[in-house]
Amino acid sequence: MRTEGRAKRLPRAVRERQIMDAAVDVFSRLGFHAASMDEISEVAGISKPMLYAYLGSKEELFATCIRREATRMMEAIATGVEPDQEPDVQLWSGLRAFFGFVGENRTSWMVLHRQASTQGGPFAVELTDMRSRAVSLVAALLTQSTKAPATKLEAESLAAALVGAGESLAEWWLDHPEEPAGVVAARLMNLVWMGFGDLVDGNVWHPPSRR
Amino acid sequence: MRTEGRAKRLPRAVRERQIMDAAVDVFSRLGFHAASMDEISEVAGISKPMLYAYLGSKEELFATCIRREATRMMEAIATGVEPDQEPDVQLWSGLRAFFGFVGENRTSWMVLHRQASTQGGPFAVELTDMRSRAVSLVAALLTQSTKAPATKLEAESLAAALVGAGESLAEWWLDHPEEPAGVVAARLMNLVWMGFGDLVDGNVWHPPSRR
DNA sequence: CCTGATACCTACTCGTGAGTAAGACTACTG
DNA sequence: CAGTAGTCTTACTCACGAGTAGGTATCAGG
Repeated sequence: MRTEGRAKRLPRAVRERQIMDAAVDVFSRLGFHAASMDEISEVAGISKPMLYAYLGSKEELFATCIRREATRMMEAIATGVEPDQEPDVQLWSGLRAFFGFVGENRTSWMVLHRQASTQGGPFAVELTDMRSRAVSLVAALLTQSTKAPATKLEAESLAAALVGAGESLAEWWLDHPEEPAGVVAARLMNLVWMGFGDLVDGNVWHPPSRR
Repeated sequence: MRTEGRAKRLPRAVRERQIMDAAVDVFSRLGFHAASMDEISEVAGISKPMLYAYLGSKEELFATCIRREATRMMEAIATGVEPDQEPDVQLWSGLRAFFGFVGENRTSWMVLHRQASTQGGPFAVELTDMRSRAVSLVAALLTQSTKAPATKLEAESLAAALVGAGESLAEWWLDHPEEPAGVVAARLMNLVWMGFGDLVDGNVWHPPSRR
């Protein structure tokens, strides 16, 4: 497609955004190692030295992508959750927000989770950081429940399990895009709140207001 | 370490095993792209042309690794699960077997799950295949329960969610190796069988016989 | 002790991709 | 219409890794 000769002159801030978008796209499709700076620059519509001038090395660029997308996601969840509600309602709104974000930002989720979790070193750190923020959120929700699990450590583990289940269900969802976000969220909600023991007896959890 | 000049002469079958072990090790540590055939040959204690003579190209080698490890794991689970028992006991034994395998084969699990799931194309196929076998197993377990979830599709989804939770909890476990396998398994068992709704009320699930 | 055959090696080719040098175009500012 | 700051390019260097050519050591049977 290399049809254009010289790119339109644009202010740095705008170019940086374009480059970041292109980088997220390419990293999510090919993975960190298989992605090349040449391809990213081509997708971004500029030449390679611009990449290095603005965003530094390949590793720096990737880390920057991860941080940006992680922040976007945590903000989406934070604004979606409804505090001062019953624990189950809080959990429900959080799950809705999470799956809503993933559904509308599949590429972001890929580069954020699928790629970052497999590249060791500095990248995993960013991910771990975001995950632990999410875990603390859920753990707080659990300990706040009246008859909470005995130890604080126990709550943390359960929260980690739930967050892990969410991550992994989102991962699974990538391969089954036909399901709507609400359905996936409700499924996980039922699983973790009611448990199979209740579900096989026909006891299901319902959101407070049917839409 | 290149101290040895020429390797001890060994029959082909033995060398192939050594090479496979080395490949799983290196792939799990570095990932598919970052792993080099040079390093694999060095770890295996032979020279590069032997790799190509015995196991073909890098892609073939990787695919062979995945297939071997997936088979090993499914066999471990199949022999661990106790059929003709109550659903919860069956699930419990399956979880024990699964986490037992992962705990004793961390590198296998890494190359199998973490690496294969991120390299597109032929590799993901092997993984998907193994996962769907696991899902069918759990789905059968659920539909066999007396008052099972309404539709067959519903059971499949829940099974997928559970398998996903297991995968992801195992993933999480890689970063928290201090926890014993039984504890991790029990935690997931409680989460998915009782649900948070019961757990916050103090209702927990107990294995049939305390050891 | 010759003769395959099989295990094994050193030493290359060759493509690809990260990162850079050196300069050209545009636009504002005096 | 300089001069200078910021945008953007072509055209390299250089390292690393996949895959191979061509040869050497060791064993098994005659």
